[in-house]
Amino acid sequence: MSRLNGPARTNRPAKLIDVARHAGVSTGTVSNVLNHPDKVKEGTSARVMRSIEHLGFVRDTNASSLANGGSHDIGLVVIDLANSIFLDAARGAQSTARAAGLNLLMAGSENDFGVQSSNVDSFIGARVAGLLLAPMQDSSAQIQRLTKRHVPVVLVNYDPGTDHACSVIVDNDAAGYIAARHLIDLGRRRIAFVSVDWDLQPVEQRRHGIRRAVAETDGAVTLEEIVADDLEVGSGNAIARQVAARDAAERPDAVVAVTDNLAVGFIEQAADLGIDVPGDIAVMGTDDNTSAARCRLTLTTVTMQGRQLGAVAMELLMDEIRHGRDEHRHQRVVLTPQLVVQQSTVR
Amino acid sequence: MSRLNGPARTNRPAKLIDVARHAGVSTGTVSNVLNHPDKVKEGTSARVMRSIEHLGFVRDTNASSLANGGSHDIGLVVIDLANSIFLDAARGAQSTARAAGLNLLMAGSENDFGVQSSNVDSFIGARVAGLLLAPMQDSSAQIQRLTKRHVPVVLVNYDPGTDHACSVIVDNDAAGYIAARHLIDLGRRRIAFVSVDWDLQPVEQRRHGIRRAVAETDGAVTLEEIVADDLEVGSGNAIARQVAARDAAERPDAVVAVTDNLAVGFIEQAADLGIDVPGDIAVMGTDDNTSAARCRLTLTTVTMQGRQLGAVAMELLMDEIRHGRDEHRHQRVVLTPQLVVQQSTVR
DNA sequence: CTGAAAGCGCTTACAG
DNA sequence: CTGAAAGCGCTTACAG
Repeated sequence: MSRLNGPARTNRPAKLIDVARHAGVSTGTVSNVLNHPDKVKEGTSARVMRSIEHLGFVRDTNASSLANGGSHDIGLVVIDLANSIFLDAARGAQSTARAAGLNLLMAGSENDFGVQSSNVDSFIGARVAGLLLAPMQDSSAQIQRLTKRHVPVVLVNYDPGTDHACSVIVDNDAAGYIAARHLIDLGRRRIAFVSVDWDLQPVEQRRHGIRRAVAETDGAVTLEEIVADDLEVGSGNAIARQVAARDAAERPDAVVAVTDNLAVGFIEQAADLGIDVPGDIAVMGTDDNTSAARCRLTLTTVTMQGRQLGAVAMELLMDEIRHGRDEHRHQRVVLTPQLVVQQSTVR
Repeated sequence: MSRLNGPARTNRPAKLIDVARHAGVSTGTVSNVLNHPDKVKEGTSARVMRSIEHLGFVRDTNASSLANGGSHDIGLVVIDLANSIFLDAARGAQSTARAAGLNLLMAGSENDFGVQSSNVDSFIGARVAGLLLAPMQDSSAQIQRLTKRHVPVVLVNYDPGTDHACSVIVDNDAAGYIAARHLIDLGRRRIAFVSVDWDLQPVEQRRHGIRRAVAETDGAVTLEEIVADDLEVGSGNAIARQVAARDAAERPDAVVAVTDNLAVGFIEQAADLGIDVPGDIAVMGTDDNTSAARCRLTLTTVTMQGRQLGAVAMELLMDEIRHGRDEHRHQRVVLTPQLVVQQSTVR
């Protein structure tokens, strides 16, 4: 079998021009069957597709993006995947994106603001069509870099406090309110709020909601604030030891921990020190972290609507991409959290 | 202030040539300070850096990858992020990659083999430097597509059964053995293995390990296999109802569920039906899924070394990328799982 | 409906 | 150490 003037069949991946030659058409036509199928006659199109298949051609998206000034990918930058709310949001965004035929690329930031920033830049470098950003702290510098470059961005689970970008958040104030209300309705009168004194938006807002619920009781219920070293199980243990060391009369009869992990830590240690949960102290978390540590009781908490968070954010982003920044109006969508009652507050 | 012949300062993102003009050098030099700093004199380099900073230049990685035939990114395709072993692996891979200065892009596959395949293709299209693939079933077609194109690939948590690629797996046979051994050591004599009859590698292997442990007892211990509809909590509930319906003497005194979610479902339902766990029946999972549903007891399980899985896989991949396919020898790394004893087997 | 040609923004030999 | 020029693999007007 002679191969007169075709290139020797090396192992080199097929390029678009190889497909064109194989199908006996020009590269423009191959590109058209890929990008504008309606511009190509059916027969030609079929022939080209067969060549693509035959040669195992996979288009170089770098060249493609370069040639038409931007990729069709969407980036998702998440501050940390360990917290299940972000993970759920990622999954919600993923399935919404795919349903719309978009490719979602995720980058985790290992809980490091600097890494987050570099992830944002790397997506800028890739000229993504849009970006979903799920931060834990003020990221306006990064948002500015994006908008300057006309990269649509939607904030996930963080209120940017400006109208320069869309955002989808859960009502953390309501989460706090719902939590405190639940304990008050159960007849608890001495609530302790366990959190940290870092400047984290969700913490501030949940605290505010809890205070609001307590204030409504006109002094019938007292609120104590306990500051933990961090948001993890170990700090929950420490707080439990601190509480157990007090006279029984000085102890709270309910604990709202700002994270489920803190709540779990409290419960495990309290049990070991002879405190009955929920008998002596009802305990709950407020972040519905399904990745939280294991616990001897199921934990009452407040759902954070993770999947919906991601799905709605992706929809807002797609709207902005489609309509362009001029016709698009930025929105701020607020989702309402829901109470989940479990064994740690109700026997 | 006159701007004689510079381009009007539009909102257009700065390109490399803008940086070059601003710094008064050629584009080649700018490229060199970015890619080969040693080739550029210190003063020039500093000047260029200042221009980059000043103009907010972010290099177009599409153009960059196109020009030098491949990106520096690494892709990670995970069949599903809901299972914490994959999530942990992703985090392990991420931090190892970053430590080495590599950018890791993740794509989730929503538990859909077709989506997985398209994720692999999209990373091929992006000309990534290498790929980490965490599948649940035979993916040799995808692996072949990758190796044909000289894209290094490392399998995560799946044994490809060939030596065409590196892989990192946990010893699932050992996981099964350890689980059964634990129950036998506790004095249990009638073990039930709850799993599915799908063709999933980890399931087969864990079953094999369990059988091995039981066989070693020379008939002192019996093994019953129970087939669930799927791997989730609801099926665990159903199995518990089925077991509870039997005469007490016909029930197993220990249950190994192939997933933690099945185990949790079993425990919750069994408790509601008056079966004491672990008194009447000791129950455990074997996949250390920290995202598993909440449970009234902490769950005995077998750790799957998720982070290490991802970290080791990334190291193998970097080795293959650095040394090229010729000097690189494919390896198969097997990690050993560990027993975690909790309340669901030991009171 | 199809083809030839210019151009996307970089990088890399190659000369100087 | 630096600059001018070719080329990476596509896409898109533009002519036919």
